[in-house]
Amino acid sequence: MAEDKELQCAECPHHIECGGKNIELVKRLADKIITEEEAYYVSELFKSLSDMTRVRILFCLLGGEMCVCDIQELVGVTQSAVSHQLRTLKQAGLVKYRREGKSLYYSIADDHVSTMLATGLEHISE
Amino acid sequence: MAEDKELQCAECPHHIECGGKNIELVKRLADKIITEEEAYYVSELFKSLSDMTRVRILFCLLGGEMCVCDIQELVGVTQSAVSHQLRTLKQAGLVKYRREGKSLYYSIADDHVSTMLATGLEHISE
DNA sequence: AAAACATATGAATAGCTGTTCATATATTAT
DNA sequence: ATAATATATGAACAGCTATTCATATGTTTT
Repeated sequence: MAEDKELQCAECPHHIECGGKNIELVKRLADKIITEEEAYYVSELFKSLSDMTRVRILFCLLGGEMCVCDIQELVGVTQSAVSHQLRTLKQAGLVKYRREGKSLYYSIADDHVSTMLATGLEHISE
Repeated sequence: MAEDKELQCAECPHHIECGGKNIELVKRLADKIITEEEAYYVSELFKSLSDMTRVRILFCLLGGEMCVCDIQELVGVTQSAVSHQLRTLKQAGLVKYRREGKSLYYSIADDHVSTMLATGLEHISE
């Protein structure tokens, strides 16, 4: 990369004069910041929390494990919709399930999930 | 609502035989669960965390406030894209900014944001 | 084995989202 | 005032998403 063009700063090849304010900060952070791969997985995680139906399902499950038809009752959407969304939540590692006879009992996967939901609810309540 | 049809449970008008396992749980939770409005706002909040570019921007800002062109440098996308995403983050209450001369300095709005990002990162790292 | 039940899945579609391009606004320097 | 800089904004388009409908799978009951 070009290092000493006249008016262009070496750190900011895309523009001429800007970027001078926090050059030190930028340099210091550049290699410490989350990787693209991590950012991708984090965004995918939050994407699974970005749908109203899924959020309602998860808040139901905070009350304890329950089967699909109970969730369907509480959330009030079709069986198919619940099932599709549970699949998304399962793939994101947000819920787990166990089988008991004909029913599958879903529950919150771990404490991270509760924490994120609680923090999110706090944030919108202010 | 019908209370004592032959084979149909009163609580679950949509189906005949299911819903019996956690009737108590369902009844107990039905009026305590998050409202539709709350669920909507929570899902909108997480929706603003559901994009890779926005996540990268926020992790940058965890290192301290910075102006748009610094973010642009670190994240490596166009000025327009950064600006559009900052707008989304601002509307969600995830970032704030102050003006200094020609530049706008953005920063993380409050501790909820850091908590959610940290918890999300923990979750994907397991 | 057949029927009923509980849940999952695939396809299709309407609606939403993120980026880009062009341009506008606000601030500072000349 | 004019030019340059820093950022925001609107329109447009390609790609993604959530629901619905129909159907498949797995389990229990008869």
